[in-house]
Amino acid sequence: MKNKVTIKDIAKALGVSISTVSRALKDHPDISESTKTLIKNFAQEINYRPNVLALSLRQQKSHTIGLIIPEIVHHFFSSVISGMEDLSYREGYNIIICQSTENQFREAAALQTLIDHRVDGILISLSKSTQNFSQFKKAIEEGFPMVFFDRICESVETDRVIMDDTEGGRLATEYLIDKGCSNILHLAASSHLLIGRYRRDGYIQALKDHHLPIKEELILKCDTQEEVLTLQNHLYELLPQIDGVFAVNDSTAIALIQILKKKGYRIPQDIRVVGFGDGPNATIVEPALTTIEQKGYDMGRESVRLLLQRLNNPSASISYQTRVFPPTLKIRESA
Amino acid sequence: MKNKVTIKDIAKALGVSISTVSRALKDHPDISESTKTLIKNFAQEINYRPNVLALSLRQQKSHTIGLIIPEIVHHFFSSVISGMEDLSYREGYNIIICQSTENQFREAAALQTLIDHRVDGILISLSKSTQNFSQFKKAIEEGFPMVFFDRICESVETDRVIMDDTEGGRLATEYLIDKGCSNILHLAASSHLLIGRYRRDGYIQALKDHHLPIKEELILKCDTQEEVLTLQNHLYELLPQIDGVFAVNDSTAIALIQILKKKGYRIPQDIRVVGFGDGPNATIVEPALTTIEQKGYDMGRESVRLLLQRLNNPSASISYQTRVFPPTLKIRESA
DNA sequence: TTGTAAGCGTTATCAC
DNA sequence: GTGATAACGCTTACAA
Repeated sequence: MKNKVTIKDIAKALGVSISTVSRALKDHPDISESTKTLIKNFAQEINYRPNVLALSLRQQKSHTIGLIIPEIVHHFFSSVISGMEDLSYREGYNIIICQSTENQFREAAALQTLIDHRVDGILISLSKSTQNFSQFKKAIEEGFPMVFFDRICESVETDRVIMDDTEGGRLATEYLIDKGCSNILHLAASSHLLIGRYRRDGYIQALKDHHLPIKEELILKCDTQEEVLTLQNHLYELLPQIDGVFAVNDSTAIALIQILKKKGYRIPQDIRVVGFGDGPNATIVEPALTTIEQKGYDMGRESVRLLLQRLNNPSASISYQTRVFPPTLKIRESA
Repeated sequence: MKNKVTIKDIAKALGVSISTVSRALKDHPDISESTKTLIKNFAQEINYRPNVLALSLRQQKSHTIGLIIPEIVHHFFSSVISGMEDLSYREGYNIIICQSTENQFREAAALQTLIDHRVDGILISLSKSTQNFSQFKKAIEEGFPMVFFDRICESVETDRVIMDDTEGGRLATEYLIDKGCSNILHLAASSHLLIGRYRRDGYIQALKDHHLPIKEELILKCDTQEEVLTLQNHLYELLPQIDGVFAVNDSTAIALIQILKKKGYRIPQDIRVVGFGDGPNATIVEPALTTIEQKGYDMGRESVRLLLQRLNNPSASISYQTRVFPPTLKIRESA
């Protein structure tokens, strides 16, 4: 934060008042053309730049958006950020980024920090561990614009950007059934994670639709690569009785494929596998992963769009909106 | 940005002066314990939160760091961001993120925005297209703390965090040579990208060290998955005469492996392939990719560390530092 | 021990 | 047309 030029300096140098400078720089109609050009040229010359901090303080508007995200390194999340950044850049907003690292306390701290920074609004995808939503409710009640994306919370009334996870789960499972699978394992996320529950619901619905039995022992909480390894033995015990797997995300599906192959299972001949996400890994694993496409970049853009819409219409009469992205099944070789 | 409580409100409510409130809240020794507790309790009760904007304006310090990064979606960069965010969070700094999308004009705009926002310092990795560094030089000359990481620029004197790309290239190539390769193709980045040039230099050095001829036609500008596909035919023409490939990054290496396999080449028996980066894809492709490890998370942390060190010692007497991360070869199956 | 007032950089409301 | 001045929320000499 260096010793920058201020309008005060310009005023002094040019022998005019501060307010004249301020007005001239923003083309106020009252100022004569001659003084305008004089001031503007000089400002340009000495490379004047308005102090955004002072502006924000004065205008009660920071033109900054806060983002709380579980883990930046996941491809889905990083593409979401990318989409957010692209649009907000166009619209003259900046993004302050905080990662919760799936920790609810750090998430809470991030929310506080962002509010303290007087961001104009917040974009958030919940951490896996968050169970208490009171702070979010409070912030929203106080009129703080907030958009939840992907990992939302139903008990908090607000704008949302999600995909149809239930339909995604159903689509994936139905595809397996269509391919002849009848004993389908579901590698699921923790059920208090909404997207996890929905994907599982979709799985169950597809089973029901096709009059297949729902077996509790075939729904296994296992949603990371590490967990696949931890549960390896248990998985091996289950495998003989199953002919299809729907995994809650790509990395779990891929980790499974890897241990399946190690055991000599052929995919898709012996076991079919469908993932969820369609990240770059899906086309690298062999066989290439059949999976549900998740449009991170677009969801990021849409989240910002929704937020800005609310910021630009503070009249607040718009009712909360939920944007639902339809899932698409990317059929490849694993199923 | 809601109608929040200010110290003024507290002062009025409690019948004390603004300065007393200000002092009490920061435990100023002059204030009596009784008023302190009175004020603190009340502040807590009505949920007072200081306005960071006002603070920054007053103290000429925003506790905010600006980040300019080419593309968030690349695994290396997202892990860098993750490391940066983790450390700066601990140290009470926030990060404003801007992506240049490999576009030098957007990069220049980002720099300006961040300076306008009075960030305390900037972390930057250059876009591929940047050829003009004058703005960076100017900012640094004006005393703006800046740390370049990964994609640095040698003509700008400043703190740097890089890895030893030359050594990485040498290591990769030498490993191929040790394995018996003598006709090694190098899929290179554009040579005005410093990291690209260094990796190529390492390749050349290894060849020289082992008295192997350097053939210009075996150095091919090809550093993305897309480019591999574009150059597919040319690559197929080259392949019969080569027995090893060193690719400037993992995704290029993997894309190559995929088209090699399609043509029936066996890896590593027919052609050995080494990549650079060691992202998550490296263990998914088959055969698993032998590659140079690049510690994104650590480099991110180190960049922030270097920046904070400078911010905390504004005496500015510390000479510029360059942190060099040594490369490690991760040996897997592709070479 | 507490209060007054100036100032951080800007804009907006008055005057003249 | 242009210039004082107050205000945004806070800190900090300097007074009291």
